[in-house]
Amino acid sequence: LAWKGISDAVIRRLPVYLRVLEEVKGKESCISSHELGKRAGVRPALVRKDLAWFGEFGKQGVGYDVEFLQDELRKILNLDEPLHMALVGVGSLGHALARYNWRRFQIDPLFTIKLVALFDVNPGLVGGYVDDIPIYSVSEIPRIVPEEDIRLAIITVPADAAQETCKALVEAGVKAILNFAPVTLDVPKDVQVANADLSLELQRLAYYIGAEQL
Amino acid sequence: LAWKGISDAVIRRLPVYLRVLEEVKGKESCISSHELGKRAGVRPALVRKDLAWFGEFGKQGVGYDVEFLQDELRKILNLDEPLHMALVGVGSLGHALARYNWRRFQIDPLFTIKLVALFDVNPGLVGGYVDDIPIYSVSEIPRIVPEEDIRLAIITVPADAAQETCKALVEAGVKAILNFAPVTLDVPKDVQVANADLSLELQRLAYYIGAEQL
DNA sequence: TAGATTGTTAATCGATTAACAATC
DNA sequence: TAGATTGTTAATCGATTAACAATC
Repeated sequence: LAWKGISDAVIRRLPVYLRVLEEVKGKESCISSHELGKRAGVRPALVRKDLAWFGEFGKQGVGYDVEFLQDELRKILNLDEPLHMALVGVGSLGHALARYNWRRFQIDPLFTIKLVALFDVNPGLVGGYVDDIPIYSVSEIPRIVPEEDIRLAIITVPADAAQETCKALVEAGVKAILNFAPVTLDVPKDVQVANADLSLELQRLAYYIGAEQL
Repeated sequence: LAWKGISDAVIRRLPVYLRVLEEVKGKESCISSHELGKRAGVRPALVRKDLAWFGEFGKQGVGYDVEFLQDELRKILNLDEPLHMALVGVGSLGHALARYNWRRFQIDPLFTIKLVALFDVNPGLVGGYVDDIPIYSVSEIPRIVPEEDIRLAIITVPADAAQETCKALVEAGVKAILNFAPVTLDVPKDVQVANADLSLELQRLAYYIGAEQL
């Protein structure tokens, strides 16, 4: 499903709400915007405004039904059915992330993002597996991505290979990319990139180690 | 050094400017806010406004001296001298990040964030090394952190150990934390946390794979 | 019913953009 | 000097917060 024109600031908070609902489920059947906000680190008014973009999920005087809201949020985020993902670049970081995500998918029944294919240029790796997941040659991207209905990808290749990797993925049909390479990727407007740039984050944090407190 | 009350939105852009300056250095000795902005993905007026918070670094009619601006930004971000970092949790992700950061420090002379200590609970790992970096027991945090003047830390422990790890680090003197555990850490106001929460990012991206284009 | 909490509107706050005088 | 570009002020834009009528 598709909701247009909703700010990314709103979208970023939805997975946090989802996490809170998962914690609360079983303990409480209903939750108020006050309680949900407190646990998510968001003001109650903002919780209500965020949810109101997508529909009327609450009951006045009562709050939100935990399981119902969880279902609705999962639908909104396309997490109500399995979503296939690829990872390109099986170096030490890629290898670690592959195991991390695979475990998560195995353990948590609500985590529907399934890593189904790994890609690398190294012929020594191609044909092998990480846990259950096969490693293909990057030249196989145009074939495997449509075949496996892969919509989401993680890039963990070196900086100088990131843009071409990105291009191949997008041409094969990938719609969203989590990029660990320290490069700003150039993508069409209908493709979403999230940058997980370790060194930018560390450099930002460095600013605060000197601050004498605001 | 410390500048108070400057928005985090501004601080986040400074490392991006720093990266652009590094790319341009050698090719050009001067850069305009227009060119710097174009490469950083930011409007020129915003580049000028961001820099103006910290001083007058440019020359009218000319632009900014690349090397001078780079030096100034590095001073502002506390990246003008080595900054010691620790990593807690030497699982597969921690191991990969340790290698990643260590390599970066070795290769790039301007990358001053040095990983000097690893910590884990596993007695089988304690006493060992990843590349050059020693692995200590987490019980050693109170001794090693002050001894090595560690100000910055990466947390890659399981979710249920993250808060206590965080507490130990903060009590030992750590001022900024990059947290990979899927937990909201509770810290004093003078400690800065950056969350690198893989599953929240993937869940956010999932929203966009369904969108029909805005 | 009385108390609680929603969804929504209006007010506030903060960040970005546009415009321009100052000046290299 | 003439052209270019800064630093800064005012205008705009967008996101958050406060308030409250509607209603469970």
